[in-house]
Amino acid sequence: MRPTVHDIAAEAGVSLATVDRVLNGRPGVRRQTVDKVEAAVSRLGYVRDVTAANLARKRVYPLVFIVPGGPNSFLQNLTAEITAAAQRSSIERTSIRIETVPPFDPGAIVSVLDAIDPKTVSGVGLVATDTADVTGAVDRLVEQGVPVVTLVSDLPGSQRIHYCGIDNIAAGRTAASLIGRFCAGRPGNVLVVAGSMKLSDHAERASGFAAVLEAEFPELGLIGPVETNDDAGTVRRSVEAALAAGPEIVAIYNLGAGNRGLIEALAAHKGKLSAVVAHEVTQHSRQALADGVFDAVLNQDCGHEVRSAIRVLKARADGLDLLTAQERIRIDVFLRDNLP
Amino acid sequence: MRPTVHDIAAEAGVSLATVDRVLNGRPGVRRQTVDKVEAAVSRLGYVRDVTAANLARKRVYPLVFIVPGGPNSFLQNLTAEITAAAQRSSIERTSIRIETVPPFDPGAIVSVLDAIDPKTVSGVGLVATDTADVTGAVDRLVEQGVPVVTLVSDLPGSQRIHYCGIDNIAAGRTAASLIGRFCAGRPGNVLVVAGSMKLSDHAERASGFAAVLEAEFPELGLIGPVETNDDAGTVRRSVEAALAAGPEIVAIYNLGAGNRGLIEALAAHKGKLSAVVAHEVTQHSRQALADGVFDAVLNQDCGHEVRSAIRVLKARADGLDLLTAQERIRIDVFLRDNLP
DNA sequence: CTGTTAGCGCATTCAG
DNA sequence: CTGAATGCGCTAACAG
Repeated sequence: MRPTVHDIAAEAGVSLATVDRVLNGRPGVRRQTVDKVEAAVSRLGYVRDVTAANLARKRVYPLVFIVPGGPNSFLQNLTAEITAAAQRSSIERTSIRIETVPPFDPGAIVSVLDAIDPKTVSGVGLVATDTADVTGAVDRLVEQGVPVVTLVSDLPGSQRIHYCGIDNIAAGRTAASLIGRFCAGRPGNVLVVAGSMKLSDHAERASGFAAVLEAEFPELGLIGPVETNDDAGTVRRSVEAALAAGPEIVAIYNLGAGNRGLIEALAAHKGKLSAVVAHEVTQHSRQALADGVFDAVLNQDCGHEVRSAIRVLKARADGLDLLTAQERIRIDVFLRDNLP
Repeated sequence: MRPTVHDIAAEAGVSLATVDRVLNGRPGVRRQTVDKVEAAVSRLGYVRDVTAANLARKRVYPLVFIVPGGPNSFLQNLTAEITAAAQRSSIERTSIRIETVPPFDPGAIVSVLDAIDPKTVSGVGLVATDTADVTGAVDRLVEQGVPVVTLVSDLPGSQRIHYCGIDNIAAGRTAASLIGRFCAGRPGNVLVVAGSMKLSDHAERASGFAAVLEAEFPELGLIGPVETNDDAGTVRRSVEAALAAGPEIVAIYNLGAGNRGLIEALAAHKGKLSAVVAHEVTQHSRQALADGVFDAVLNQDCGHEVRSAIRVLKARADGLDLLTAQERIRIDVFLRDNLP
C-alpha cells in the first residue's frame, strides 16, 4: 500500500494541512517543520496521487494553440487534431482554445502571444516562423511562467520548453538517401523545392539534404532550393520552369507544402524521373503515392504531436516529468506499400 | 460544469446509490427506475469521471505479460519496456507480472495461460506462436472474461481483443519495395531468411514480400524463405551457404531475428550486395546500418506496443473506448540517416 | 505558523 | 428494491 498524506502527517508529527503546504511549496511553514515533513516523505517514499489532487482542486488546464490558417492540408489536419483533443477536454481536464492566424505572418503570432494572460492560461502551443519578434514574444511569455511548446517547426533560440516535431535535419538526410539510392548511380540533378527558408523546419531539411547529397552521391547535382511560400500554384510553375530549363533533372524533393502543384507539374512528365520525394501524408500526396507519381513521402504524425504537446504542457504545469521516449515524434517513411 | 452523479440523482428523483447501481449495471433496480436514470444520464450528457471512480474504488489493474526468453535482442528490449511500465505501476494503478517462457514453446505458453485466475487478473498480453493450442488457451481465458491482447505477432483466429503490433504484410511489402528500388533494375535473386513460419508475423512478412517482388520486380527471383528458428548461428550458416551456392544473390531480406549471424556472414561480402534489409533496431542492427552493412531496418517501437497494450487492457477493463489512432503501431523505416 | 474541517466525484457498506 | 452515510487521497478555507 503506498503511503498517503495521512501517513506523512503521522510520521512527521504534524497535521494534514502542514503536509500539504510543504508538498505544494506554499509559504508559512517553519524551516524546521519543512525539514521534518520532507524527511518523512523520503523515508516513506511518498509520491503524490495526481488524480486525487486534481479531483480535490477541480483542476483544469486552459491551453491555447496558435496555428496558421490557409489552404495547407497538413496544417488543416493539425487543426483538426487539436479540435479532436478539445472534444476530449472534459475527460482530460483541459480547456483548449485554438487561435488561427494568417500564414507567414509573424506579427499576427506576436499579437496573439502578447494578448495571453498568464493568470488564466497554463500552457501555449504554436506553429511558429523562426523570426526574432516571435522568439521575443515566446520568451516574454515563458518568463511570466507560461510554458510554451513549438509544434512542427522549432524556435531554436527561444526559451520554449519543448519542441513537438520531427528532427528535420534527419528528415532531409533521409530524403537524400532515398533519392540517391533510388537513382542508383544515374547522374543528373535533383530539384529541391521549399516553402520558405524563414521556417526552421524547411531550412533544416534543406541543409540535411544537401549535406548527404554532396557527401554520398557526388553524381547528383543540386538545384535550388526554390522558395514557393507553400503555394501550390507557385510550386507548379517553379517545377515546370525548372523541368523545361534544361539541366537534366532526375529527381525532385519537395520539402515544403503545395504538393498539389507538384503533382500537376509532373502529370506531363510521367515516368521520366527516378525519384520524387515529398512531405506529409495528405489526400493529395496519398493519391500521388498510390499512382506512382511520388516514390516516398516523409511524414510527421500530427495527432501524436498534438497529444504530445498536451501531455508536455500538463506535466510541466504540475511539475511532473515525462516519458521522453513517448514524446519523440518519428519521421515516418511511407512508400506505396505501408500507407496506413 | 459537467454533471455529476448528484445531478443525475436529482434529475431522476432517486438516490446516489441507485444511480451508481444503474451506471455500473448492478442488479436490484426496478426496470422503471433504470429507465428514469438512463433518461437523466442522456438528458444531462453525463460522463463518468473515471479518475474519481478509480479513487473511490481503490482500483488496480493486475496485468500479466507472457514473453519468450532467450537471446533475442528485440524480445529483451520488449521485456525491458514491460519492466519499465511495471515501475510506473503505482502511478498508473497497474500491477504487472512478467512471465518468461522458453522460446518457440507453445506448451509453455498454454501452461501459463491456463494457470491464470480470472478472479485476480484483469488483463493479459502475450507474444504468441500461432498454434491451435495457444489459440485455444487464449479463447478459454477470454470466455472467462479476461481480456487478452497479442503483442508483436498476432493470433488471427483467436478471440484476443486486440493486436498490438505492426501490419506485417505491409512490412513485407515495404521491404520488397525498398529492395526492388535499391536494386534499380539489376537482375538477380533475393534471399529471404525467416525465423519460423509458425510465427504469424514471419509468415505474413514473407507473403507480403513475395507478392510485391513478383508483381513489381520481375527481374528479381526469390530464394527461400529459409527457416532459422531465429538462431544467429543458423542464420550465419544459411546465408553463407546460399551465397556460396551460386545463383547470383543481389539482395537479402531477413524478416526474422538473428541479425548477428547475418552481419557475420556479410563480413566477407562487403559491398557485393545491392540491398540488405532486416527487422528491429537493436544494438547489432544499429551498428550494421551505421557501417553500411544493412541498407534499411524496419522496426516496431516496442515501448509504444507495451504502453498501447496497457491502455487497451485498462480501457477494456472499465468499458471505455480508445483513440484508435494512438494505438496504431507504425512500421518504422530506418535508414542510416534517421536512426533515433 | 499550525491544525480542523469540509468537500472534489464516485463506490460501497449497511439499514430500511 | 432503495437510500443515507462513510471514505478514497488530496486541497482549501477557516480558525486558532
